[in-house]
Amino acid sequence: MLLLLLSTIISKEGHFKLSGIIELPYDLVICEKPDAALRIAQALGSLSFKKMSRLEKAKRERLPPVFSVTDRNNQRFVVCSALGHLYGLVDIRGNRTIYPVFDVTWRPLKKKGTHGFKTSAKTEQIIRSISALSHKATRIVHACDYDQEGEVIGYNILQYACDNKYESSLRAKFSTLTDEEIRNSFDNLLRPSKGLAEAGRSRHMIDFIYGVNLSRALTQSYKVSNEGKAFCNLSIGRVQGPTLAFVVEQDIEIRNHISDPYWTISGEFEKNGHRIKAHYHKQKITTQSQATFIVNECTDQYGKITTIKDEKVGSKAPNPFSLGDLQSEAYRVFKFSPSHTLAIAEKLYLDALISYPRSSSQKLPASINYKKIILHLSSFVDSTTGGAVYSILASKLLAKDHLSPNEGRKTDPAHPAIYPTGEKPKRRPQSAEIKLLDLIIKRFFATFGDPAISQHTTITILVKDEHIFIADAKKMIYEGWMYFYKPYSNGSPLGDQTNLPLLRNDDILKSVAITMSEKFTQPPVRFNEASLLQKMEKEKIGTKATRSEIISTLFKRNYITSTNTYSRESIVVGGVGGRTRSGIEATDIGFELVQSMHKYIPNIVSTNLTRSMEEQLDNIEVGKAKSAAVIEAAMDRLKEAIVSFKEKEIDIGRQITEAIAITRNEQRQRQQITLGTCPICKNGELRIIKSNTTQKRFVGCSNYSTGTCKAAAPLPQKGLITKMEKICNVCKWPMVKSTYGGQSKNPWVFCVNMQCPSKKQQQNENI
DNA sequence: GCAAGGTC
Repeated sequence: MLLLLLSTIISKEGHFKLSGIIELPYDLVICEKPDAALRIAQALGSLSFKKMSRLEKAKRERLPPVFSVTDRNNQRFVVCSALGHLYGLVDIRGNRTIYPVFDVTWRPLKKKGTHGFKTSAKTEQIIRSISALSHKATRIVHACDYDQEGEVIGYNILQYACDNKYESSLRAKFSTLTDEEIRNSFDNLLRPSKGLAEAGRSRHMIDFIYGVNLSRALTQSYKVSNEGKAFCNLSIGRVQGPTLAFVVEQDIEIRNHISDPYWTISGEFEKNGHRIKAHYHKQKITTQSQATFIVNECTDQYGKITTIKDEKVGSKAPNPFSLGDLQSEAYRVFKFSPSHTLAIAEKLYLDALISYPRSSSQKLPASINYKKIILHLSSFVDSTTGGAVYSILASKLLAKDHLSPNEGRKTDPAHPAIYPTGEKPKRRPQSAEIKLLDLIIKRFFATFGDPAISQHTTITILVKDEHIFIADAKKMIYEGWMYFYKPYSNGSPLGDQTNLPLLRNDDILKSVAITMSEKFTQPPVRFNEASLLQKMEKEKIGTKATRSEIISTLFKRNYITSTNTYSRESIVVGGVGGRTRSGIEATDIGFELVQSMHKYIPNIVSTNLTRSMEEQLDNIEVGKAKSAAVIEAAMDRLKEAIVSFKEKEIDIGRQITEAIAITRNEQRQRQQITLGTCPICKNGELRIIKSNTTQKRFVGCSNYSTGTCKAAAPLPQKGLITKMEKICNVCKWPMVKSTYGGQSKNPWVFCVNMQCPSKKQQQNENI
């Protein structure tokens, strides 16, 4: 079998300089991404080491590679790749102040939003190269991911770059990119599914119609009511809307929560010098008098053991990571925000340390070769200590008779769950990357582990024939998978104690302390970024790849904010991405937007829009509905809403203006991070303030505005400033820590006072 | 400087 990586040098005219071999007949295979193209080429043919090195070159140039392979039936394939969507919807007029717009059309994507890796020129280049290859192809195989978006990506390329070849193309259908599935799909090529492509393209249209138009309406209303003198970028969409509404609704619930008191009762019993802790069988007692009554009844009494239950409880190994699982776990153990986790995972993926991270699968096919990966991991060496990091864990796993991961139910059309590849890092990873990689490796190990087993003992103590107390104990008796997942194992929550002394039925215990404590019912717990993402997953809005981005957008637009800019131990100022704070609350802007949208077009802040859209898309897919009719209906609904919105435009804009003013003011206050009492005037507070004029941060006294204290100090403008909970013992000014770039291991700790004698001393010493 | 959805 022959595999040849074609030179991907493309001349300015877009023609390939192909080696002579390309003159032979071939089928063109169009893939969604380079990674898939590589796998497909490998599955059809085979990849020699030499050609792999040429692939690296294509990677460096950031262009998708092109492979030529001959399969086992002597059929030649040229495998090429897109880079996700190459075409997107654009507003023909391109004037953002005009709405509603419906004149939209598919065009080569101008430029990629966030990371800037896909420039307009590059998109055009890829399109030209695929176009050139398609002209000479005998047949064209559409081999993008077998899902709705994949169908659209391939459809657009085949229609726009390959002269309307969609209908005549063939479709490869695979559910994961394993050799077997790929070969099987090429042995059984299907007709393309026009319905699916139509459904997907309609999805793009509907999202554009609602999202772009309503965002423009909001932005304009603000501008108009400020007579064109102010601008604020406002947005809303099918996913942003309901996600924001989740936060707003919860805020309202929290605001309206009325705390009710209740009482809990705990008891301590004694037998032969052993103390046994127990709790009253009713966990909540609603009146104080009843609680007092029980305490009085049971104090200095004897209780009899009526039942003893002993059971072994197993907890199965965790599932392999889907992206969502990884994001919530990284939040739980490291407090990484979901978008930060995705960003790190992408780096690890691009360094070939882990598999494709944007996967919703919880399955790991055996074809990835568990044993080989574990073997490779066992030789990982800690760069500072030189010790093997995973060798003990790996050898324990390798000693098992057979390896089979505890797979979860979720699947993905193109990828397995996230797993470590076993490749060694080629550069020194940053600390966050090391953390996430360690989590992924240990999770991978843990999925092969046995169930963990703990012993649960529950005894029932009856006092005065009426009052029941429960004493329970939990004890781990077999670690199983938890051994591999340390230090991330949750452990099983303990009972009242880890051990109960040997007790028997009918034993009599003396009650030595019966106490009650007053508690209050709590309002719902606020969302954090991880739980908000889980809520989106549960409500089935957004996708694995976009959810965290959409949450970030809500932050960026100042619709939502963290209730606490402080982490528990320290105050963190000016950090980028990274750690998230404790809870999320809606700002006034967020409230205002949900309220006005609720009035004019309630669908946009409800998951119903997604639900009904999906239903209609399903109908389009199977031919029960026409795409044009569905889109027209969406336009009609939007037009209606826009008419009533425009009538009230000034009013809405005013309300938003007010909300923006309040939110900005609150933010300004929030940005002033306190560092403790001012050492100069002794009654003001030193705070980290961002200057409104220079945008620079500095330390200033709160009495500055009253003119009574001029204490101030400059700060480094880059990196994280973290408050230390101590003051300088020379000058009594607060100490802070500055962390910049990858230097998290060697932060700079200093007192903020520039005039501090300790600094003079240091300077003198240096001289 | 607008959506949501792909991708490096």
